Amino acid sequence: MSETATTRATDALRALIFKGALPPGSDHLEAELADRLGMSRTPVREALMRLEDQGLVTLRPRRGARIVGLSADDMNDIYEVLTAIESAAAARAASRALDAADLAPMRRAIADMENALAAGDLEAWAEADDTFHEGLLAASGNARFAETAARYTDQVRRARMVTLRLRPLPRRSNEDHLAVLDAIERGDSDSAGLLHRAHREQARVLLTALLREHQLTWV
Amino acid sequence: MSETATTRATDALRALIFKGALPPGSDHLEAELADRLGMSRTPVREALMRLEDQGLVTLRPRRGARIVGLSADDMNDIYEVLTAIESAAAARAASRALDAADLAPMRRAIADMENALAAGDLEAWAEADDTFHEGLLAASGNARFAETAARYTDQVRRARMVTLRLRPLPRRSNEDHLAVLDAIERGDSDSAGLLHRAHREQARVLLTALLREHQLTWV
DNA sequence: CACATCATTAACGTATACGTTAATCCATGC
DNA sequence: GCATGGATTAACGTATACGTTAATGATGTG
Repeated sequence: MSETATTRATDALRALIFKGALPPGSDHLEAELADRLGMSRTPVREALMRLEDQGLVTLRPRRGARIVGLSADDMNDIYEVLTAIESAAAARAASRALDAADLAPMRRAIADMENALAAGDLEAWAEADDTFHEGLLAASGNARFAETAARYTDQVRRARMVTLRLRPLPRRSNEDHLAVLDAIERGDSDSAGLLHRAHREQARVLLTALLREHQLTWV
Repeated sequence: MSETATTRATDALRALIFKGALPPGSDHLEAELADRLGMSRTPVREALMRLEDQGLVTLRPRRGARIVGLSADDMNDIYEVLTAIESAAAARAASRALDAADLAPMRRAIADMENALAAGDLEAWAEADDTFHEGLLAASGNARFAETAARYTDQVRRARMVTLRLRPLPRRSNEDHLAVLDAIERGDSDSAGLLHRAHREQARVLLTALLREHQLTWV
């Protein structure tokens, strides 16, 4: 496909950011990054603009691209948006008369979370959790929900690198997921929306408290 | 401030798109636009990338930048996202114990809409309507709500160029606005959210029907 | 006449060049 | 000692150059 230097730069920089190799709050000059990625400034510049639009960096002329950090307050705001989007998606999914086959990915994700929890594999749990939420957004049938949520799940994923091991085991979480899925399957739009909202709000309270406790002013 | 060619290009292209000078569905080469704006390809390219992230164009290598069009289905999806964001914003605003002074911009916008309606000035009404919705998002205290909504209000505004004169006079609309504002002022979070949701859903049904009737496959 | 193959070309992606300007440093004056 | 102003410099914004490649049309073949 179109394996342009700009896409390679975007992917590489995203990976570096998520790995923590470019830590939140750090500054990076275009030329420096270009060197590091073995290309000229042009594609790096374009990649940085895209990343700025994705909310991962802020461009500060002559001071470099700053990797954005996340305060507990930021995370709170982000969760609120995500909650609004996803619970609307859940309600809409419920109104679409989906059958078991359509919801299979979500059901499988729930099973994967169970297994991961039993095995004590937090990374696997997190991945399955992502899959569930992606499935929910897809089930809504409105691609713009997924598009909009993506920007914020990026940030949540970044924060989770830190919080995953600090938080209590997500036992209760899967009951929520099941309840949401059942509401969707039986076409109960209001319940699906409300249940999912409650689910996300719990996560919001839990995680922002965690970030605050540990003084994690950024991830 | 920083009046760079890229920002000038972005603003100019946005203006051309909203004016209809670059009609939905039309294709435009980088070099052509650069000529038209009296600059080199570089800043135009950067502007186009930003506009792509804003959902106003899609970049198709060697075929130019295509101005995105809006079908009735697109508008439906867009309204759903907007509804989710704004009603969450309304609910949050209600929970913040804002006083009359904080809500003054919204109240003024409502008055402006009344006056505009009485004067039969639809453009003024639309502008005041925007102001109300912006005020609502600002009142939420979560800047990310406004940020997220902006992308979609752009599209609604584009569609409105066409629908404004086709739709019935927005008489009922202002009652909704007042009810939402009152719910926010008395701190009734649930009502604020539900009322605003109902308000936006009415608009969604009305406008998508309008677009469908008139076979406006794009704006 | 349909279709495949090849040549042409023009739009793009990327590198590079260069002028502008904001940040930094140092000298000077208060 | 601190502030002010000017010189220095380096990062950026923009223009331009250039190789690559997809789209287009021509040519040949079944």
